[in-house]
Amino acid sequence: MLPSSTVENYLKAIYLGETQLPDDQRLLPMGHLASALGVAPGTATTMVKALAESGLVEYEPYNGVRLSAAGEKLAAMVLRRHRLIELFLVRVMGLGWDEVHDDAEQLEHVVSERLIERIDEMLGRPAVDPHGDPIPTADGHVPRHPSDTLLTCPIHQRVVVTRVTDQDAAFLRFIEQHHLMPGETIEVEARDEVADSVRLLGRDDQRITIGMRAASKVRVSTTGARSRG
Amino acid sequence: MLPSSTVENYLKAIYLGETQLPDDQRLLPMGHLASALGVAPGTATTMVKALAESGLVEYEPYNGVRLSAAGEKLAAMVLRRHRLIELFLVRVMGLGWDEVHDDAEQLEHVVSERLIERIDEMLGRPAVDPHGDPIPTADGHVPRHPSDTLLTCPIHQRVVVTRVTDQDAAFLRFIEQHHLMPGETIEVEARDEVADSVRLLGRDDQRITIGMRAASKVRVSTTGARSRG
DNA sequence: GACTTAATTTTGATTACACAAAATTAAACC
DNA sequence: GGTTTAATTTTGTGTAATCAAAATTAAGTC
Repeated sequence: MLPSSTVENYLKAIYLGETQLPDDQRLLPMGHLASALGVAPGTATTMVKALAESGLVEYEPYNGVRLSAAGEKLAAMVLRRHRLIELFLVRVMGLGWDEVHDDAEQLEHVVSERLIERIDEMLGRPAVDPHGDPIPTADGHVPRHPSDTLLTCPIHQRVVVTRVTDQDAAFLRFIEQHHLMPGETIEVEARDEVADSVRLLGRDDQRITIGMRAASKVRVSTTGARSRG
Repeated sequence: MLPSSTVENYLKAIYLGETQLPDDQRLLPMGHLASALGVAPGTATTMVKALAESGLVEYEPYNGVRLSAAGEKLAAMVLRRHRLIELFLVRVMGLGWDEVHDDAEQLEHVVSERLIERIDEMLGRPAVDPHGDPIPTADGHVPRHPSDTLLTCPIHQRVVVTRVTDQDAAFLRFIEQHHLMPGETIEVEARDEVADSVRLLGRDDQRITIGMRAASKVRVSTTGARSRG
């Protein structure tokens, strides 16, 4: 039986929840899952037990849930569809990167394999979506390269933005407006723990200070950044 | 409250069912509706009563159902989305006209108003889909021009195919292969009631004989057809 | 007008998903 | 170790959509 939209959403949420958990002890608490999905805790419990029955997750009562191999494969396919669709909507349909998430959220559950293949081909088998999130391949492999955030990267050194890990439209517009989108070269000038802030030197030597919570959502790479001319 | 996919499918089925009913006494029997949707008769009854509650249809027990003004508007919007998507998949995504129906059937329930508007614009506000079916406008108006079929059009006279009213992939491929797609100019050479057949003269003077049931699915226009050179 | 037939409606269950609120468990504290 | 607290699970309900099968209605026949 093919998975319902609801099942796909649970698997996706578990996958995404796991990834932002401290490494390799990835067991997602039910509360996290429930609030990520916007459902009552009891609902998540019931559903997860059903998913465990179907072999898509491993469930440890009172501890949490993790994806099985089968569940991870399925989650990767949902994410693949989601991210290909987002990129398609931006590149081909000309929508803004801040306004494609909700459409993709719906479309990911109904596009056929044929159509997704067509989109993938049309986009030239892209590796990342407009936010820099990696696009799983058709065989379920997700390219993983560990990266810094603006909180962890070296200071006084040019870095390239690789990924913006927040789908909030207002935040994305802010990022776009200040030239912090994937591909941009920037530099961390200073971090102030007490002020909870990070000062950045961006394009055209524009300076901007953002909060640490925001900074943690911008991932960067130290390689490939040209030193300043 | 916005209508579920199921509700949209019921309204669409009622709309389509009504149109192929003898004019103006359009009251769709429950049995027709149930089999069009592939559900048990009782299911259709229950659902239609609920639709009547919401004011989307008028329901006459034991007689049938028809759309209310509100229901017709909604059905037109579903059809608009469906047909724009079909045309988009053919023109932009390069899929065959015989393989887009199922995708459109799913996508029609989830595409946002914004995305549909984008598609409509991108296609140049088209009037018909790949099968020649009229695309309702954004305000709910459905352009209706009465037309003949290959069963009713004048004989020995050039006509232009305007519409193919069957979504079956095999049938569509047959139509394509024999150059009977919308836009083609053809001519009815003979009809034989007893043999249940219609003989056509097509492109390059190719002759082909098809059954009356198939002929009834090909709609044509007598205007705009050039006389033979 | 009674009888048969075909279509339709009603009835009783089922599945998937959700919530609220009560009950339980695990962890944390003194 | 007993007690509070927070997270989790259970329990009882509700809604949307479906089916199968029984009951009913409308229509046609003799």
